[in-house]
Amino acid sequence: MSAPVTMREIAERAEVSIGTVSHVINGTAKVREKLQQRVLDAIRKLGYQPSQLARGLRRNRTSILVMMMPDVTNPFFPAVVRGVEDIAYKGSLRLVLCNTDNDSRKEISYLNELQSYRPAGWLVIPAVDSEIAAHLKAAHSWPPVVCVDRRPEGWSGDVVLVANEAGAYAATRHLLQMGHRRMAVITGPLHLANAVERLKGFRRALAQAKVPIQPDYIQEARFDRESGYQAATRLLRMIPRPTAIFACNDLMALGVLLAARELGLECPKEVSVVGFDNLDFAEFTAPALTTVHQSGYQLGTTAARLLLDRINGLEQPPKKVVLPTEVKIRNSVACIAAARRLAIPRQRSQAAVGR
Amino acid sequence: MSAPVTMREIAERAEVSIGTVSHVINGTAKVREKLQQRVLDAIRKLGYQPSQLARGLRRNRTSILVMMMPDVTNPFFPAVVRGVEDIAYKGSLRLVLCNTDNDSRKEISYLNELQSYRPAGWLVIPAVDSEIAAHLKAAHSWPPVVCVDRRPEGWSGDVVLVANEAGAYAATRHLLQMGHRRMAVITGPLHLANAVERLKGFRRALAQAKVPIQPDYIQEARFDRESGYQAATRLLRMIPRPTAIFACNDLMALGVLLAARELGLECPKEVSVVGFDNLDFAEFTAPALTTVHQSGYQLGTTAARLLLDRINGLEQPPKKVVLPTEVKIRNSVACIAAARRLAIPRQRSQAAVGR
DNA sequence: CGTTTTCTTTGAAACGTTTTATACTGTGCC
DNA sequence: GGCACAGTATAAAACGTTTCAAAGAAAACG
Repeated sequence: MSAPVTMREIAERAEVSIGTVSHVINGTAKVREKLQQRVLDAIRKLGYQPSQLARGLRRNRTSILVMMMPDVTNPFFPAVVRGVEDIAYKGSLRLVLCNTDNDSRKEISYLNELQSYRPAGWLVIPAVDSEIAAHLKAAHSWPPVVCVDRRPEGWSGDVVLVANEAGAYAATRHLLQMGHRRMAVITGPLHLANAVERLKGFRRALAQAKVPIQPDYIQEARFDRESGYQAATRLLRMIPRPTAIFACNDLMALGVLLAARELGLECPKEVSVVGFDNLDFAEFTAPALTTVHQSGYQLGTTAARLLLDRINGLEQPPKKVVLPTEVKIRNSVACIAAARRLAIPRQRSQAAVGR
Repeated sequence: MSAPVTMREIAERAEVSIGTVSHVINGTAKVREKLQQRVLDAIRKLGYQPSQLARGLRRNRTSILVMMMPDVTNPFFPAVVRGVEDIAYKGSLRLVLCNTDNDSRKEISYLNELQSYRPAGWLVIPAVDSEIAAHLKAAHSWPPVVCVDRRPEGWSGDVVLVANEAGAYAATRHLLQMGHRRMAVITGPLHLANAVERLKGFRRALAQAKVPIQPDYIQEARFDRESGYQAATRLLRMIPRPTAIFACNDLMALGVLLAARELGLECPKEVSVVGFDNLDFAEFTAPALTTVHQSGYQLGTTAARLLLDRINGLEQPPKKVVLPTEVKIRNSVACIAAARRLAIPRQRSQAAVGR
């Protein structure tokens, strides 16, 4: 028994036609109890595994689910993958993983090539300048696609996001409540919708509190530690120095912490820091990082569930799901001048925002 | 053009037989320049993508590569995945990712099921009690499999590992050189070959330096932060307290740092810590963690390269590749008593023996 | 007991490739 | 002009399923 056992062999052993075997396996037709048993026995005894290739070819669809993302190595993404895989596994779908490196050409090429495996669906964390929307608009008979974490330019399909604006708003709000007024922000690359949203939240909170913002207190960086470090270094040398920095993700917040340490500034006493993401390490930095929590795992499961629904034929207008964020208060924010604390306009008690 | 374009359409447009199209695509036979051109043009114009399913079915093998691992969420693994994917991509292979959760039954079931996609090869970071060796011994006509990071029970195929024993030895050695004598170790689960190896290295260094080791200074934990924290708490409450703790991975080392902080012990002044892995965060803990570096990315690329070689027909006895490690010295180890420092070779310090 | 009717089962045609054995084209040679 | 001989091109048979129309068998009916 070198070659894998096939349906024909099952049929022979069970003394039944191939079609019947198929029907037993898929429940596509009523089969007499007796034959059914014989087939099942044969399957068990020979250790039969249906060929996904043949089946996929015939039905023009497989049980594969493709997930594309910029880079697994980005510490926020593994949790997303895990969430997806958990749900996919339950739906007996298997995951193909692709790293696009934020290269929209690579993204498109993966899209075309893997489509020829006839996957059941696609889960995409779009590359920065993703052209996926335009590309798919042109294509017919495409399986369901759900975009995750970012909404690509022109995308009108399903999307699962995180409440970026609200999260940033809440974080900034927290800073205000702690008495800060000279606040700087280190944003992500501003051609990324995410980065823009977070900046918006920051601005809205300040505007609402009637706190002016100095233009050079807004520094654009690249969502990585190094650029965060550089931006922070610039910021911390300014006069007057900001009393607080809102870094739009934790990696950059880490950069801020490092820069402060290097410049001999004590956090939070001399400079307060807030991050965004709540990556694992945020709990263990010194000082522990106050940050906006978003759940990668939940992002993954939610997106995967939506995709499964679509695969199973859910017909509804495109959905936009926005997951809530929450400010995790730890030790990187100091309270400034108690007197000021009272000066905040109207208070909104809930830390959890978005929907 | 709703349905995907097929080879037959290319053939028609190029006024050529289907077989010829195939030959042009695969270079499996000489085709007159003129026809060749016509075919290529048709392919381009119609945007043809060969069906991987049909092709796979016919050739009994696809360009898929399956990678199984306990959990992408473990911070050491994403780098491995990335390494694998980079090499696979170059070899135009695509990656299917599975999380086994260290459940050998899940592992086997993935093995059977995904085999029916006729992958070109397998890359496996085995589950703790992996039965993969036994399972594959029974199977015929299986594509190449390379085990990564751990050698499963009974496995005699290719394997790519990291120099665990040597790394641990070097780390311990470093501790000895810094004058430490009362040294504790927090090991991983001792049914894991990795954990055993690291403990061995630790013991060898001590034995060589003729430094005795107190049995309860050896604590077994689960390679995660929480268990590391607990083990450290036990250790740090002992009398006499160890002056240094070698945690067999960084997650546990982090636990040690946390435990120390909680018990009001300053690291490294009152207790030195060494980790293993050199995860990203090791650089940013307070104090920065001295640890044994191993490169997940390199592990991935090396394993993938070996696998590709096998896929391309490399016929050689099973290979065992062991990647080097390196001690990254940072700030979590203090130097003890200068006088002692010279005493390293074979002096046995009474004070260190404890009671 | 023949005829319907209702269930089950089956044969055979797809699905889109690769690959082998065979057919076809010119050439060069006698 | 006939013949062997490359050199190319093609037809057709796989690969292992699903699925549909049609055949068979069993049950119900008159």
